[in-house]
Amino acid sequence: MVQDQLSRVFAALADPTRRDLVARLAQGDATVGALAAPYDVSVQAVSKHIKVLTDAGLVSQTRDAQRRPCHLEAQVLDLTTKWIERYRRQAEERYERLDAVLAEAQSTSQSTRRTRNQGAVS
Amino acid sequence: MVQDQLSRVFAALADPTRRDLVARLAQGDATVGALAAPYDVSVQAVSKHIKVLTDAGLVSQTRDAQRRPCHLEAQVLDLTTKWIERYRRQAEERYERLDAVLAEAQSTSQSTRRTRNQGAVS
DNA sequence: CGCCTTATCAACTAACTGGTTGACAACTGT
DNA sequence: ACAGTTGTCAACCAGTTAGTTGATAAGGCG
Repeated sequence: MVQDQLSRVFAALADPTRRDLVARLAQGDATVGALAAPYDVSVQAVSKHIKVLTDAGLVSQTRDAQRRPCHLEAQVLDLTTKWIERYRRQAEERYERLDAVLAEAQSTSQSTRRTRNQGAVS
Repeated sequence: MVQDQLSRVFAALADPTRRDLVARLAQGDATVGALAAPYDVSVQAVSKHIKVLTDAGLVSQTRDAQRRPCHLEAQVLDLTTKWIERYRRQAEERYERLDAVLAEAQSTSQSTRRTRNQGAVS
């Protein structure tokens, strides 16, 4: 898996089971066994999911006797929101500019010229 | 592909090429050919990526002669941020509560016995 | 009309994923 | 020291994915 962290985080969250694990870890740390209990899959399968999450940096594991309590590294979630917000905002701004241009074009073609950059239409 | 939209969106964004396509579409609509040009892969490969993005609802395509201009549906990005924010906030609140509890425990008694944590803490 | 451009479809391949089972490592507790 | 608990590793399998090439559809243009 030679991939950037952002890709690993998105990929990790693309699986419903793993999203569910994240949701449960948001409520508190838990051991692998406890996390696996509600699912109809082997503990090994859940262990693999946890590995994907840890490789993405979303989860860390400590040690408590035989147990490996899992802990959600919530700040890593921000990597994705930061990326997304950047482009969502960019697209939004572009729409506003486009709307302004359209409004401008309409006002000039229909009547006397108006000043630039009238407010954006919603 | 029998999967919920949230999974499809996360999976779509898990690929660096597709994230790059999204980034470029955030700056304006573009045809498949124009999108493919900068990459060292076939147009077909990019067309497939676009299909993944459209299946996730992130991109829509119209028709202009032979061309299929792609348009970013930026609001779909919010699906992911909404999901993430929910759990990031939940985890954050839990930390605040935990901090409060710890502060309380420290101020009242120094010899608090720690019980084993088998399942999820609530 | 034929030809070129643009994009998708179809079939194939190599790599990856998510699951399984079995072995075993790490540690507890009597 | 030994049995039991907890979790990971290894090997395997079936399904998916990201790429390829070749064929074809859809439409403008000389």
